[in-house]
Amino acid sequence: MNGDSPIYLQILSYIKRGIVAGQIVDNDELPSRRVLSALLGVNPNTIQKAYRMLEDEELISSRSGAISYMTLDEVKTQQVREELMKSDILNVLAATRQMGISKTELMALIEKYWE
Amino acid sequence: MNGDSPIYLQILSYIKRGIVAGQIVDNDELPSRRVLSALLGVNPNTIQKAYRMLEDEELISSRSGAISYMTLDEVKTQQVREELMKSDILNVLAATRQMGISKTELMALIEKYWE
Amino acid sequence: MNGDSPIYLQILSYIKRGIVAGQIVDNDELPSRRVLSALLGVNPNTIQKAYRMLEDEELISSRSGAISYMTLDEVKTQQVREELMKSDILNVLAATRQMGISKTELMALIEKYWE
Amino acid sequence: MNGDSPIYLQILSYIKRGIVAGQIVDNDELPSRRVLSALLGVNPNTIQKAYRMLEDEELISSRSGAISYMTLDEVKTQQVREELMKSDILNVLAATRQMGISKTELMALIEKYWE
DNA sequence: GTGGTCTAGACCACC
DNA sequence: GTGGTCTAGACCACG
Repeated sequence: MNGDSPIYLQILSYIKRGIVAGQIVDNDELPSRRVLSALLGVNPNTIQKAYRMLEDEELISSRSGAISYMTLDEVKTQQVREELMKSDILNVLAATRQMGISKTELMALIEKYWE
Repeated sequence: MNGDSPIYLQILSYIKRGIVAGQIVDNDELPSRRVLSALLGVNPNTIQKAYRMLEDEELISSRSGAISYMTLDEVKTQQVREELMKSDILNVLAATRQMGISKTELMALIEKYWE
Repeated sequence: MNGDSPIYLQILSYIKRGIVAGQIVDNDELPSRRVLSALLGVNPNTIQKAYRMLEDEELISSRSGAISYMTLDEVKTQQVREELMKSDILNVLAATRQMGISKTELMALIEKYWE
Repeated sequence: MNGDSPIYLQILSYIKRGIVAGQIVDNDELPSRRVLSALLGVNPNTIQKAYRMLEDEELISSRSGAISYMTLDEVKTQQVREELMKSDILNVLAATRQMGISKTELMALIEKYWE
């Protein structure tokens, strides 16, 4: 785990993208803090912070002593999808347009790097 | 100025994108710390940190007094362009592909949000 | 069971106060972990931790099976009594005196809240 | 700093008692996180947590980069006084009564330890 | 210098 | 084993 944005936000995004991709579905168990923290090489508390925010968005449900589960439905999933895509697209658009890159060139770059 | 990444990194990117866009060219004066700070509503110390990193990459040079100048050439500019574009494109590709979005859908989204 | 200090310490105090009060005497059986846990609404592990500390202070002894017995005598009981009372009194004295409350006012407050 | 209750709660109490005692008054500057943390030998974050709670109770006011000030008035001060005294008295009463100590003996103990 | 936030590790209570 | 909380240290942005 690295990058400019806080680790817990990266984890948050990663899980949300998994939801959108359909890799994570309703009632799935989440890996425990310890397991995921060992996997990613970060502190369990950092995982906990990400999980906590997912819980605040009611995408997961946690109880002390018990494992955490996804609590998804169609509506929530679609909301997450919209949120992520819009933010991704706007990011790349802002960046490339400030650099004076045309829509055509951007399309070409996507073609180039896609595979 | 806001967003997830540290402000001084955002400023760094902002200037680099200006270079790529050709808005900033060799020998241009940079706005003084004080002026840019007022412009962006950011603390001068934060501007200072960004300028310091540009200096470390030899993109600017502080001559006499407090004024800094761009020290660009073809090679550096091209390097920056490659660096930024590749990173932007790869970011959005990684994100959308993890979400299971097709190249076609991505193109459509860019069309939608371009204007 | 709640409050600022860890639950197992609260249980420890609770039992010690029972000893001082004479409600608990030498050779008394302690309720089993399971029973006390149900009584207090606390996890058996937490009870276990408190019992373990009583054992370390040699106030109880675990004989055959899961049942523990008090191993008290005059000296131990008196020690516990001194320890608890002194600590309680000093606590309230330190608190009220830092607040600038006079001995007289403190006495009045005790009268007020006693029943 | 030691004791069973969390350090940040101890600091919270300590400051509140200072308010009640009149040692801390409206508009007083608080020691900075670093200063107080060095003084008490705890982490600056622990101080911050206590300060944060005081801010939530609107007893102090903090702004990034600037020193923190007390924002007290008669009403708040009196509320804090009531809150602290009641809790102190009830604590000692619960403890001594569970031990079977009479009101008279409690009074005597207070006399004994007062000086 | 100040306060705010992120990351990290240890401990508590529950299952 | 699980999640929850407290303490700690480093870094960021501000004055």
